[in-house]
Amino acid sequence: MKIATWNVNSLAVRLPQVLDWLAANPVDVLCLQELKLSDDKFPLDALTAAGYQSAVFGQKTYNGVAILSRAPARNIVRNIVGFTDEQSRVIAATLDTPQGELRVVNGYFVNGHAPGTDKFEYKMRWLEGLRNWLRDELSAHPRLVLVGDFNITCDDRDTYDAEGLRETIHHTTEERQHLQALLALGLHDAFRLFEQPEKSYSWWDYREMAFRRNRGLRIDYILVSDALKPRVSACVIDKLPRKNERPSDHVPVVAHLNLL
DNA sequence: ATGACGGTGTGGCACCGA
Repeated sequence: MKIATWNVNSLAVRLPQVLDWLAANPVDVLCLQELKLSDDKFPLDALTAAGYQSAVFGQKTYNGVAILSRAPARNIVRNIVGFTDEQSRVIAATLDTPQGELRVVNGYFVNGHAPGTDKFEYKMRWLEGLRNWLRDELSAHPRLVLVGDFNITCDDRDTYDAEGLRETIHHTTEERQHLQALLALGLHDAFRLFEQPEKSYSWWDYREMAFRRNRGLRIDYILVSDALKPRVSACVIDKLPRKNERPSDHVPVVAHLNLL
């Protein structure tokens, strides 16, 4: 089975691109972030017609996440249990696939603006809340994936300018320690389980021709639990949608799982 | 040093993202 994550930066604008991408890439699960629309505006019918069920946690203007899946979803949880949040950033669901259960946690991690700001403090508290909840989720669901827009570069390979951007947002030691603490719960970056091209990124600024110059960051991840790690056969970043007219600034990441 | 681009909501610009 194939699972993908994509920050679409407004599903209202990007729906045609999502439908085109699904037609060309018929994945079993697609996790979306930054829907930027309320639940009543979610394009349920178009995605149903494309063959996908939708578990949605929308929000007007900002944030918003959804899990699209061919298999039915149950035990849907919205936001982090034990962490009060005004913003719609997390949705989790158990999928009953033909190859058994899969717990999917989809997150739009806090941006954080800059170290020393209130937004950065919120990011740190949010990451701690996520970790505390995920510890329980992993105990209850050994076959778990945590995917989404993490808004953190894992290490210096994940940025176009490691020296120039050192200790700036998405590159700070504090953010990276939080990501390492998540991994220490028993999660693995599917992308790094395989040899990958150098300078592989999942996001490029809209400005300064950043995509053409490949000045990007890898901040969108698929993390798999210990139990799933030996079941991952590939993980790739699909840069093609960044060449579309009116593209999202992020592109999809896809992992192949050989479930039993 | 700053802003650059794009989306949203409001209203002719501000805020936010990464």
